[in-house]
Amino acid sequence: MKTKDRTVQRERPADIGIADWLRESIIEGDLPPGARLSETTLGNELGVSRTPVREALRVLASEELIDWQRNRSAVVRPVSNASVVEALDLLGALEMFAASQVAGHANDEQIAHLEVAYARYRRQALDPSVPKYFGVNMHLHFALVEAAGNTMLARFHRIVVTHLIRARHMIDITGHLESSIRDHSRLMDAVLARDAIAAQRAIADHIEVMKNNLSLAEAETAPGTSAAKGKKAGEPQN
Amino acid sequence: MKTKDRTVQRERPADIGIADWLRESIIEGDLPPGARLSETTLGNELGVSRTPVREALRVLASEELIDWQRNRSAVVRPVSNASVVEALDLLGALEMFAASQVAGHANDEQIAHLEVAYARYRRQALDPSVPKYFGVNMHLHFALVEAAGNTMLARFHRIVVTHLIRARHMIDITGHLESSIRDHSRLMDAVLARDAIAAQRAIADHIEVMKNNLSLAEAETAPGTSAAKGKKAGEPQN
DNA sequence: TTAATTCAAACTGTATACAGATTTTTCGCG
DNA sequence: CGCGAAAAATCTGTATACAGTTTGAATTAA
Repeated sequence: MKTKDRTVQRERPADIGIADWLRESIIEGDLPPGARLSETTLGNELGVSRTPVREALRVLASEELIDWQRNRSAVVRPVSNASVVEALDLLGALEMFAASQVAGHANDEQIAHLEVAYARYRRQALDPSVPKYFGVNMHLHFALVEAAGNTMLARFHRIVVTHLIRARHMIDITGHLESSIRDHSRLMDAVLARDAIAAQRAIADHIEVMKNNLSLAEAETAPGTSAAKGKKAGEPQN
Repeated sequence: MKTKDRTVQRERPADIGIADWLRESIIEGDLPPGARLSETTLGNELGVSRTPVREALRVLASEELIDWQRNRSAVVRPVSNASVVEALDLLGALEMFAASQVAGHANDEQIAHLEVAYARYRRQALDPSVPKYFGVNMHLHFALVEAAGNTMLARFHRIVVTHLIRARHMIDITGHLESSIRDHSRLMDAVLARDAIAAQRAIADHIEVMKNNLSLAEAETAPGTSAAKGKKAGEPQN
Protein backbone atom coordinates (compact mmCIF):
# COMPACT_ATOMS: atom_id res chain seq x y z
CA MET A 1 0.00 0.00 0.00
CA LYS A 2 2.98 2.29 0.49
CA THR A 3 3.93 2.12 -3.18
CA LYS A 4 5.53 4.98 -5.02
CA ASP A 5 2.53 7.24 -5.62
CA ARG A 6 4.47 9.57 -7.85
CA THR A 7 1.46 10.81 -9.77
CA VAL A 8 3.02 13.52 -11.91
CA GLN A 9 0.28 15.97 -12.67
CA ARG A 10 1.90 18.47 -15.00
CA GLU A 11 5.11 18.27 -16.97
CA ARG A 12 7.52 21.07 -16.32
CA PRO A 13 9.23 22.08 -19.58
CA ALA A 14 12.53 22.76 -17.81
CA ASP A 15 12.62 26.33 -19.04
CA ILE A 16 9.64 27.12 -16.84
CA GLY A 17 10.42 28.15 -13.31
CA ILE A 18 9.31 26.25 -10.25
CA ALA A 19 7.17 29.16 -9.11
CA ASP A 20 5.39 29.35 -12.46
CA TRP A 21 4.73 25.64 -12.41
CA LEU A 22 3.34 25.77 -8.89
CA ARG A 23 1.20 28.81 -9.68
CA GLU A 24 -0.24 27.09 -12.70
CA SER A 25 -0.96 23.97 -10.65
CA ILE A 26 -2.81 26.05 -8.08
CA ILE A 27 -4.79 27.95 -10.72
CA GLU A 28 -5.79 24.75 -12.46
CA GLY A 29 -6.82 23.12 -9.22
CA ASP A 30 -4.23 20.37 -9.38
CA LEU A 31 -3.18 21.76 -6.03
CA PRO A 32 -6.58 22.50 -4.55
CA PRO A 33 -7.33 24.89 -1.70
CA GLY A 34 -6.13 23.44 1.56
CA ALA A 35 -3.52 21.19 -0.02
CA ARG A 36 -0.41 20.85 2.09
CA LEU A 37 2.73 21.61 0.14
CA SER A 38 5.50 19.40 1.43
CA GLU A 39 8.80 20.74 0.18
CA THR A 40 10.30 17.29 -0.14
CA THR A 41 7.33 15.91 -2.05
CA LEU A 42 7.15 18.85 -4.42
CA GLY A 43 10.88 18.62 -5.00
CA ASN A 44 10.60 14.96 -5.87
CA GLU A 45 7.74 15.59 -8.28
CA LEU A 46 9.65 18.37 -9.97
CA GLY A 47 12.97 16.62 -9.92
CA VAL A 48 14.70 19.30 -7.88
CA SER A 49 15.82 19.66 -4.32
CA ARG A 50 14.06 21.55 -1.55
CA THR A 51 16.15 24.68 -1.94
CA PRO A 52 14.60 26.01 -5.17
CA VAL A 53 11.19 24.81 -4.02
CA ARG A 54 11.41 26.93 -0.91
CA GLU A 55 12.37 29.98 -2.93
CA ALA A 56 9.39 29.44 -5.18
CA LEU A 57 7.15 29.13 -2.14
CA ARG A 58 8.34 32.55 -0.98
CA VAL A 59 7.14 33.98 -4.26
CA LEU A 60 3.76 32.29 -4.04
CA ALA A 61 3.37 33.51 -0.49
CA SER A 62 4.02 37.07 -1.64
CA GLU A 63 1.17 36.61 -4.09
CA GLU A 64 -1.10 35.35 -1.34
CA LEU A 65 -1.63 32.07 -3.13
CA ILE A 66 -0.39 30.08 -0.14
CA ASP A 67 -0.28 30.43 3.61
CA TRP A 68 3.09 29.73 5.10
CA GLN A 69 3.82 29.80 8.81
CA ARG A 70 7.11 29.06 10.43
CA ASN A 71 7.88 25.38 10.97
CA ARG A 72 4.69 24.39 9.20
CA SER A 73 4.07 23.22 5.68
CA ALA A 74 2.79 25.77 3.23
CA VAL A 75 -0.91 25.40 2.46
CA VAL A 76 -2.83 26.44 -0.64
CA ARG A 77 -5.08 29.29 0.37
CA PRO A 78 -8.80 28.71 0.47
CA VAL A 79 -11.12 30.54 -1.90
CA SER A 80 -14.17 32.05 -0.30
CA ASN A 81 -16.97 34.14 -1.61
CA ALA A 82 -15.62 37.02 0.43
CA SER A 83 -12.12 36.68 -0.97
CA VAL A 84 -13.47 36.74 -4.52
CA VAL A 85 -15.48 39.86 -3.78
CA GLU A 86 -12.36 41.49 -2.38
CA ALA A 87 -10.40 40.55 -5.47
CA LEU A 88 -13.13 41.84 -7.77
CA ASP A 89 -13.33 45.15 -5.94
CA LEU A 90 -9.59 45.53 -6.07
CA LEU A 91 -9.53 44.58 -9.73
CA GLY A 92 -12.06 47.30 -10.36
CA ALA A 93 -9.94 49.88 -8.59
CA LEU A 94 -6.79 48.89 -10.45
CA GLU A 95 -8.47 48.87 -13.82
CA MET A 96 -10.24 52.16 -13.23
CA PHE A 97 -6.86 53.63 -12.52
CA ALA A 98 -5.43 52.00 -15.61
CA ALA A 99 -8.25 53.29 -17.75
CA SER A 100 -7.90 56.83 -16.53
CA GLN A 101 -4.15 56.70 -17.09
CA VAL A 102 -4.61 55.42 -20.61
CA ALA A 103 -7.33 57.92 -21.37
CA GLY A 104 -5.24 60.73 -20.00
CA HIS A 105 -1.65 59.99 -20.89
CA ALA A 106 -1.22 57.05 -23.26
CA ASN A 107 0.92 57.70 -26.31
CA ASP A 108 0.11 56.62 -29.84
CA GLU A 109 2.04 53.40 -29.60
CA GLN A 110 0.25 52.31 -26.44
CA ILE A 111 -3.09 53.17 -27.95
CA ALA A 112 -2.24 51.21 -31.06
CA HIS A 113 -1.37 48.15 -29.01
CA LEU A 114 -4.63 48.46 -27.16
CA GLU A 115 -6.61 48.76 -30.37
CA VAL A 116 -5.06 45.57 -31.65
CA ALA A 117 -6.07 43.76 -28.48
CA TYR A 118 -9.55 45.20 -28.70
CA ALA A 119 -9.94 44.09 -32.30
CA ARG A 120 -8.88 40.60 -31.36
CA TYR A 121 -11.28 40.59 -28.45
CA ARG A 122 -14.21 41.53 -30.67
CA ARG A 123 -13.26 38.88 -33.19
CA GLN A 124 -12.92 36.09 -30.63
CA ALA A 125 -15.62 37.04 -28.18
CA LEU A 126 -18.35 36.65 -30.77
CA ASP A 127 -16.87 33.58 -32.38
CA PRO A 128 -18.83 30.60 -31.09
CA SER A 129 -15.89 28.32 -31.86
CA VAL A 130 -13.93 30.00 -29.13
CA PRO A 131 -15.60 29.03 -25.88
CA LYS A 132 -12.84 30.29 -23.65
CA TYR A 133 -14.33 33.71 -23.13
CA PHE A 134 -12.58 34.01 -19.81
CA GLY A 135 -9.17 33.90 -21.41
CA VAL A 136 -10.03 36.32 -24.20
CA ASN A 137 -11.55 38.60 -21.62
CA MET A 138 -8.48 38.58 -19.42
CA HIS A 139 -6.24 39.26 -22.36
CA LEU A 140 -8.05 42.51 -23.01
CA HIS A 141 -7.75 43.46 -19.38
CA PHE A 142 -4.02 42.83 -19.48
CA ALA A 143 -3.70 44.98 -22.58
CA LEU A 144 -5.51 47.84 -20.89
CA VAL A 145 -3.24 47.71 -17.87
CA GLU A 146 -0.16 47.34 -20.03
CA ALA A 147 -1.08 50.50 -21.88
CA ALA A 148 -1.14 52.42 -18.62
CA GLY A 149 2.62 52.06 -18.42
CA ASN A 150 2.93 51.55 -14.67
CA THR A 151 5.03 48.52 -13.84
CA MET A 152 3.91 48.13 -10.26
CA LEU A 153 0.28 48.41 -11.31
CA ALA A 154 0.89 45.69 -13.87
CA ARG A 155 2.38 43.41 -11.24
CA PHE A 156 -0.47 43.93 -8.79
CA HIS A 157 -3.02 43.47 -11.53
CA ARG A 158 -1.45 40.21 -12.62
CA ILE A 159 -1.65 38.92 -9.07
CA VAL A 160 -5.30 39.84 -8.63
CA VAL A 161 -6.22 38.37 -11.98
CA THR A 162 -4.44 35.16 -11.04
CA HIS A 163 -6.67 34.87 -7.99
CA LEU A 164 -9.77 35.48 -10.07
CA ILE A 165 -8.77 32.95 -12.69
CA ARG A 166 -8.37 30.43 -9.92
CA ALA A 167 -11.90 31.21 -8.81
CA ARG A 168 -13.33 31.28 -12.34
CA HIS A 169 -15.74 28.48 -11.59
CA MET A 170 -17.40 30.77 -9.06
CA ILE A 171 -17.83 33.62 -11.52
CA ASP A 172 -20.45 32.26 -13.81
CA ILE A 173 -20.43 34.63 -16.72
CA THR A 174 -22.45 32.41 -19.02
CA GLY A 175 -25.83 33.96 -19.45
CA HIS A 176 -24.31 37.40 -18.96
CA LEU A 177 -21.98 37.17 -21.89
CA GLU A 178 -23.76 39.85 -23.87
CA SER A 179 -23.79 42.37 -21.07
CA SER A 180 -20.12 41.62 -20.51
CA ILE A 181 -19.28 42.29 -24.13
CA ARG A 182 -21.34 45.45 -24.03
CA ASP A 183 -19.46 46.66 -20.94
CA HIS A 184 -16.15 45.98 -22.60
CA SER A 185 -17.17 47.88 -25.68
CA ARG A 186 -18.27 50.82 -23.57
CA LEU A 187 -14.95 50.69 -21.75
CA MET A 188 -12.78 50.54 -24.82
CA ASP A 189 -14.74 53.13 -26.72
CA ALA A 190 -14.48 55.48 -23.77
CA VAL A 191 -10.77 54.90 -23.32
CA LEU A 192 -10.00 55.37 -26.98
CA ALA A 193 -12.10 58.54 -26.92
CA ARG A 194 -9.97 59.66 -23.96
CA ASP A 195 -13.04 59.82 -21.75
CA ALA A 196 -11.75 58.65 -18.37
CA ILE A 197 -15.02 59.17 -16.55
CA ALA A 198 -17.06 57.05 -18.92
CA ALA A 199 -14.38 54.37 -18.89
CA GLN A 200 -14.43 54.18 -15.12
CA ARG A 201 -18.20 53.94 -15.11
CA ALA A 202 -18.04 51.04 -17.55
CA ILE A 203 -15.58 49.22 -15.33
CA ALA A 204 -17.61 49.84 -12.22
CA ASP A 205 -20.72 48.49 -13.89
CA HIS A 206 -18.86 45.47 -15.19
CA ILE A 207 -17.48 44.64 -11.76
CA GLU A 208 -20.91 45.06 -10.27
CA VAL A 209 -22.37 42.53 -12.67
CA MET A 210 -19.69 40.00 -11.81
CA LYS A 211 -20.20 40.48 -8.10
CA ASN A 212 -23.92 39.99 -8.49
CA ASN A 213 -23.39 36.73 -10.31
CA LEU A 214 -21.07 35.05 -7.89
CA SER A 215 -22.14 31.47 -7.44
CA LEU A 216 -22.69 30.98 -3.79
CA ALA A 217 -20.19 28.15 -3.52
CA GLU A 218 -19.11 28.99 0.00
CA ALA A 219 -16.41 27.19 1.96
CA GLU A 220 -14.27 26.02 -0.91
CA THR A 221 -11.60 24.70 1.42
CA ALA A 222 -10.75 21.11 0.61
CA PRO A 223 -9.96 18.63 3.36
CA GLY A 224 -6.31 17.99 4.07
CA THR A 225 -4.75 16.71 0.90
CA SER A 226 -1.09 15.90 0.57
CA ALA A 227 0.93 17.64 -2.08
CA ALA A 228 0.82 14.57 -4.27
CA LYS A 229 -2.96 14.38 -4.28
CA GLY A 230 -5.73 16.48 -5.73
CA LYS A 231 -6.95 15.36 -9.12
CA LYS A 232 -10.03 17.50 -9.44
CA ALA A 233 -9.15 19.19 -12.70
CA GLY A 234 -12.42 18.40 -14.41
CA GLU A 235 -13.36 19.97 -17.73
CA PRO A 236 -12.46 23.63 -18.22
CA GLN A 237 -15.23 25.95 -17.21
CA ASN A 238 -16.49 28.88 -19.28
CA MET B 1 44.44 46.96 3.02
CA LYS B 2 42.42 43.78 2.89
CA THR B 3 41.38 44.10 6.54
CA LYS B 4 38.08 42.83 7.81
CA ASP B 5 35.74 45.59 6.65
CA ARG B 6 32.81 44.20 8.57
CA THR B 7 31.11 47.56 9.03
CA VAL B 8 27.89 46.45 10.66
CA GLN B 9 25.32 49.03 9.73
CA ARG B 10 22.24 47.99 11.63
CA GLU B 11 21.81 45.50 14.42
CA ARG B 12 19.32 42.77 13.73
CA PRO B 13 17.34 41.99 16.91
CA ALA B 14 17.21 38.29 16.07
CA ASP B 15 13.44 38.25 16.20
CA ILE B 16 13.36 40.39 13.08
CA GLY B 17 13.43 38.56 9.81
CA ILE B 18 16.18 38.86 7.24
CA ALA B 19 13.78 40.34 4.71
CA ASP B 20 12.60 42.99 7.17
CA TRP B 21 16.15 43.92 7.99
CA LEU B 22 17.10 44.22 4.35
CA ARG B 23 13.99 46.23 3.54
CA GLU B 24 14.74 48.64 6.35
CA SER B 25 18.33 48.98 5.18
CA ILE B 26 17.16 49.84 1.68
CA ILE B 27 14.56 52.32 2.94
CA GLU B 28 17.10 54.05 5.14
CA GLY B 29 19.64 54.23 2.37
CA ASP B 30 22.19 52.01 4.09
CA LEU B 31 21.87 49.94 0.96
CA PRO B 32 21.64 52.70 -1.62
CA PRO B 33 20.21 52.39 -5.13
CA GLY B 34 22.56 50.43 -7.32
CA ALA B 35 24.21 48.58 -4.44
CA ARG B 36 25.15 45.02 -5.33
CA LEU B 37 23.80 42.52 -2.82
CA SER B 38 26.27 39.69 -2.50
CA GLU B 39 24.58 36.80 -0.78
CA THR B 40 27.76 35.74 0.97
CA THR B 41 28.56 39.23 2.22
CA LEU B 42 25.02 39.84 3.46
CA GLY B 43 25.03 36.49 5.16
CA ASN B 44 28.26 37.29 6.95
CA GLU B 45 26.97 40.65 8.09
CA LEU B 46 23.77 39.12 9.39
CA GLY B 47 25.43 36.06 10.86
CA VAL B 48 23.45 33.61 8.75
CA SER B 49 24.16 31.48 5.74
CA ARG B 50 23.22 32.20 2.16
CA THR B 51 20.09 30.08 2.23
CA PRO B 52 17.87 32.39 4.29
CA VAL B 53 19.40 35.40 2.58
CA ARG B 54 18.31 34.13 -0.81
CA GLU B 55 14.78 33.54 0.44
CA ALA B 56 14.65 37.09 1.73
CA LEU B 57 15.89 38.36 -1.61
CA ARG B 58 12.97 36.61 -3.30
CA VAL B 59 10.63 38.60 -1.11
CA LEU B 60 12.34 41.89 -1.84
CA ALA B 61 12.26 41.14 -5.54
CA SER B 62 8.51 40.55 -5.33
CA GLU B 63 8.23 44.03 -3.82
CA GLU B 64 10.30 45.48 -6.64
CA LEU B 65 12.89 46.77 -4.22
CA ILE B 66 15.67 44.89 -5.97
CA ASP B 67 16.47 43.67 -9.46
CA TRP B 68 17.55 40.07 -9.59
CA GLN B 69 18.59 38.29 -12.74
CA ARG B 70 19.76 34.75 -13.01
CA ASN B 71 23.42 34.17 -12.18
CA ARG B 72 23.87 37.82 -11.26
CA SER B 73 23.93 39.54 -7.92
CA ALA B 74 20.77 41.25 -6.83
CA VAL B 75 20.93 45.02 -7.13
CA VAL B 76 19.00 47.66 -5.20
CA ARG B 77 16.61 49.30 -7.63
CA PRO B 78 17.25 52.88 -8.65
CA VAL B 79 14.80 55.60 -7.73
CA SER B 80 13.87 57.93 -10.53
CA ASN B 81 11.51 60.82 -10.77
CA ALA B 82 9.36 58.72 -13.07
CA SER B 83 9.22 55.80 -10.66
CA VAL B 84 8.11 58.10 -7.85
CA VAL B 85 5.38 59.56 -10.01
CA GLU B 86 4.21 56.04 -10.83
CA ALA B 87 4.16 55.14 -7.16
CA LEU B 88 2.28 58.30 -6.24
CA ASP B 89 -0.34 57.70 -8.91
CA LEU B 90 -0.76 54.14 -7.80
CA LEU B 91 -0.95 55.20 -4.17
CA GLY B 92 -3.72 57.59 -5.12
CA ALA B 93 -5.67 54.86 -6.85
CA LEU B 94 -5.31 52.45 -3.94
CA GLU B 95 -6.28 55.02 -1.35
CA MET B 96 -9.24 56.28 -3.35
CA PHE B 97 -10.44 52.73 -3.42
CA ALA B 98 -9.82 52.38 0.28
CA ALA B 99 -11.66 55.58 1.03
CA SER B 100 -14.67 54.61 -0.99
CA GLN B 101 -14.75 51.21 0.66
CA VAL B 102 -14.59 52.75 4.11
CA ALA B 103 -17.18 55.37 3.29
CA GLY B 104 -19.46 52.76 1.85
CA HIS B 105 -19.04 49.63 3.92
CA ALA B 106 -16.94 50.13 7.05
CA ASN B 107 -18.47 48.89 10.26
CA ASP B 108 -18.47 50.73 13.57
CA GLU B 109 -15.35 49.09 14.84
CA GLN B 110 -13.36 49.98 11.74
CA ILE B 111 -14.61 53.56 11.89
CA ALA B 112 -13.65 53.76 15.54
CA HIS B 113 -10.13 52.60 14.80
CA LEU B 114 -9.86 55.17 12.06
CA GLU B 115 -11.06 57.94 14.31
CA VAL B 116 -8.41 57.09 16.85
CA ALA B 117 -5.74 57.28 14.19
CA TYR B 118 -7.14 60.57 12.96
CA ALA B 119 -7.12 62.06 16.44
CA ARG B 120 -3.53 61.05 16.88
CA TYR B 121 -2.63 62.52 13.54
CA ARG B 122 -4.15 65.89 14.42
CA ARG B 123 -2.37 65.89 17.75
CA GLN B 124 1.03 65.04 16.32
CA ALA B 125 0.90 66.84 13.01
CA LEU B 126 0.52 70.22 14.67
CA ASP B 127 2.96 69.49 17.45
CA PRO B 128 6.23 71.20 16.52
CA SER B 129 8.14 68.80 18.75
CA VAL B 130 7.30 66.02 16.39
CA PRO B 131 9.21 66.75 13.20
CA LYS B 132 8.60 63.40 11.62
CA TYR B 133 5.52 64.44 9.76
CA PHE B 134 6.19 61.80 7.15
CA GLY B 135 5.78 59.02 9.66
CA VAL B 136 2.66 60.44 11.25
CA ASN B 137 1.26 60.97 7.81
CA MET B 138 1.89 57.42 6.69
CA HIS B 139 0.34 56.06 9.85
CA LEU B 140 -2.92 57.73 8.99
CA HIS B 141 -2.77 56.34 5.48
CA PHE B 142 -2.23 52.85 6.85
CA ALA B 143 -5.19 53.26 9.16
CA LEU B 144 -7.40 54.29 6.26
CA VAL B 145 -6.41 51.26 4.22
CA GLU B 146 -6.72 48.98 7.20
CA ALA B 147 -10.28 50.13 7.72
CA ALA B 148 -11.14 49.11 4.17
CA GLY B 149 -10.78 45.47 5.23
CA ASN B 150 -9.18 44.16 2.04
CA THR B 151 -6.07 42.16 2.78
CA MET B 152 -4.62 42.23 -0.72
CA LEU B 153 -5.18 45.98 -0.90
CA ALA B 154 -3.34 46.36 2.38
CA ARG B 155 -0.40 44.36 1.07
CA PHE B 156 -0.13 46.33 -2.15
CA HIS B 157 -0.49 49.59 -0.27
CA ARG B 158 2.27 48.68 2.11
CA ILE B 159 4.58 47.96 -0.81
CA VAL B 160 3.85 51.23 -2.56
CA VAL B 161 4.27 53.20 0.64
CA THR B 162 7.61 51.48 1.22
CA HIS B 163 8.81 52.76 -2.12
CA LEU B 164 7.63 56.26 -1.33
CA ILE B 165 9.26 56.27 2.08
CA ARG B 166 12.48 55.29 0.41
CA ALA B 167 12.10 58.29 -1.89
CA ARG B 168 11.00 60.65 0.87
CA HIS B 169 13.92 62.98 0.27
CA MET B 170 12.49 63.65 -3.19
CA ILE B 171 9.06 64.53 -1.89
CA ASP B 172 9.69 67.82 -0.19
CA ILE B 173 6.58 68.42 1.81
CA THR B 174 8.03 71.16 3.96
CA GLY B 175 6.43 74.38 2.93
CA HIS B 176 3.31 72.53 1.95
CA LEU B 177 2.63 71.14 5.35
CA GLU B 178 -0.49 73.21 5.88
CA SER B 179 -2.06 72.23 2.59
CA SER B 180 -1.19 68.63 3.38
CA ILE B 181 -2.92 68.82 6.74
CA ARG B 182 -5.90 70.50 5.13
CA ASP B 183 -6.15 67.74 2.54
CA HIS B 184 -6.03 65.08 5.21
CA SER B 185 -8.76 66.80 7.17
CA ARG B 186 -10.91 67.01 4.08
CA LEU B 187 -10.28 63.34 3.44
CA MET B 188 -11.06 62.14 6.91
CA ASP B 189 -14.09 64.36 7.34
CA ALA B 190 -15.46 63.09 4.06
CA VAL B 191 -14.80 59.46 4.90
CA LEU B 192 -16.36 59.73 8.33
CA ALA B 193 -19.33 61.46 6.75
CA ARG B 194 -19.53 58.50 4.36
CA ASP B 195 -19.02 60.78 1.39
CA ALA B 196 -16.93 58.68 -0.97
CA ILE B 197 -16.86 61.25 -3.75
CA ALA B 198 -15.51 64.03 -1.59
CA ALA B 199 -12.97 61.68 -0.06
CA GLN B 200 -11.68 60.67 -3.45
CA ARG B 201 -11.41 64.30 -4.51
CA ALA B 202 -9.36 65.07 -1.42
CA ILE B 203 -6.99 62.23 -2.18
CA ALA B 204 -6.63 63.22 -5.81
CA ASP B 205 -5.82 66.79 -4.81
CA HIS B 206 -3.35 65.61 -2.23
CA ILE B 207 -1.54 63.38 -4.69
CA GLU B 208 -1.46 66.19 -7.21
CA VAL B 209 0.24 68.48 -4.73
CA MET B 210 2.89 65.87 -4.00
CA LYS B 211 3.55 65.26 -7.67
CA ASN B 212 3.92 68.98 -8.28
CA ASN B 213 6.49 69.25 -5.53
CA LEU B 214 8.80 66.46 -6.56
CA SER B 215 12.35 67.67 -6.30
CA LEU B 216 13.89 67.17 -9.68
CA ALA B 217 16.64 64.94 -8.36
CA GLU B 218 16.86 62.81 -11.47
CA ALA B 219 19.15 59.80 -11.91
CA GLU B 220 19.37 58.71 -8.33
CA THR B 221 21.34 55.60 -9.23
CA ALA B 222 24.47 55.35 -7.15
CA PRO B 223 27.68 54.00 -8.65
CA GLY B 224 28.46 50.35 -8.04
CA THR B 225 28.74 49.88 -4.31
CA SER B 226 29.40 46.55 -2.65
CA ALA B 227 26.91 45.26 -0.16
CA ALA B 228 29.17 46.20 2.71
CA LYS B 229 29.40 49.85 1.69
CA GLY B 230 26.98 52.74 1.57
CA LYS B 231 26.89 54.91 4.63
CA LYS B 232 24.76 57.75 3.38
CA ALA B 233 22.15 57.66 6.10
CA GLY B 234 22.37 61.35 6.94
CA GLU B 235 19.90 63.08 9.17
CA PRO B 236 16.26 62.06 8.86
CA GLN B 237 14.46 64.16 6.36
CA ASN B 238 11.13 65.93 6.98
C1' DT C 1 -14.51 3.73 24.33
C1' DT C 2 -12.20 7.97 25.11
C1' DA C 3 -8.51 10.82 26.50
C1' DA C 4 -3.88 11.44 27.52
C1' DT C 5 0.90 10.10 26.67
C1' DT C 6 4.81 8.42 24.32
C1' DC C 7 7.43 7.51 20.53
C1' DA C 8 8.64 7.29 15.65
C1' DA C 9 8.29 9.21 11.19
C1' DA C 10 8.12 13.27 8.51
C1' DC C 11 9.10 17.89 7.93
C1' DT C 12 11.17 22.52 8.37
C1' DG C 13 15.17 25.92 9.05
C1' DT C 14 19.65 26.53 8.13
C1' DA C 15 24.54 25.40 7.20
C1' DT C 16 27.60 23.55 3.99
C1' DA C 17 29.48 21.54 -0.35
C1' DC C 18 30.31 21.71 -5.12
C1' DA C 19 29.73 22.61 -10.07
C1' DG C 20 29.19 26.12 -13.30
C1' DA C 21 28.82 31.19 -14.41
C1' DT C 22 30.52 35.69 -13.84
C1' DT C 23 33.62 39.17 -12.55
C1' DT C 24 38.12 40.74 -11.68
C1' DT C 25 42.93 40.52 -12.04
C1' DT C 26 47.03 39.44 -14.30
C1' DC C 27 49.93 39.22 -18.02
C1' DG C 28 51.52 39.41 -22.77
C1' DC C 29 51.89 42.08 -26.85
C1' DG C 30 51.25 45.78 -29.93
C1' DC D 1 51.12 52.90 -21.84
C1' DG D 2 46.68 50.58 -23.63
C1' DC D 3 44.21 46.60 -25.20
C1' DG D 4 42.79 41.95 -25.09
C1' DA D 5 43.22 37.21 -23.71
C1' DA D 6 43.95 34.00 -20.08
C1' DA D 7 43.83 32.79 -15.31
C1' DA D 8 42.25 33.54 -10.60
C1' DA D 9 38.91 34.84 -7.51
C1' DT D 10 34.27 35.51 -6.55
C1' DC D 11 29.64 34.50 -6.81
C1' DT D 12 25.32 32.05 -7.96
C1' DG D 13 22.24 27.74 -8.38
C1' DT D 14 21.31 23.68 -6.35
C1' DA D 15 22.03 19.41 -3.71
C1' DT D 16 22.80 17.50 0.67
C1' DA D 17 23.37 17.12 5.74
C1' DC D 18 21.81 17.74 10.32
C1' DA D 19 19.48 19.63 14.34
C1' DG D 20 15.19 20.88 16.17
C1' DT D 21 10.05 20.94 15.52
C1' DT D 22 5.72 19.17 14.23
C1' DT D 23 2.64 15.52 13.03
C1' DG D 24 0.51 11.29 13.59
C1' DA D 25 0.23 6.70 15.10
C1' DA D 26 0.68 3.43 18.78
C1' DT D 27 0.00 2.71 23.59
C1' DT D 28 -1.56 3.25 28.08
C1' DA D 29 -4.65 5.01 31.59
C1' DA D 30 -9.19 6.35 33.05
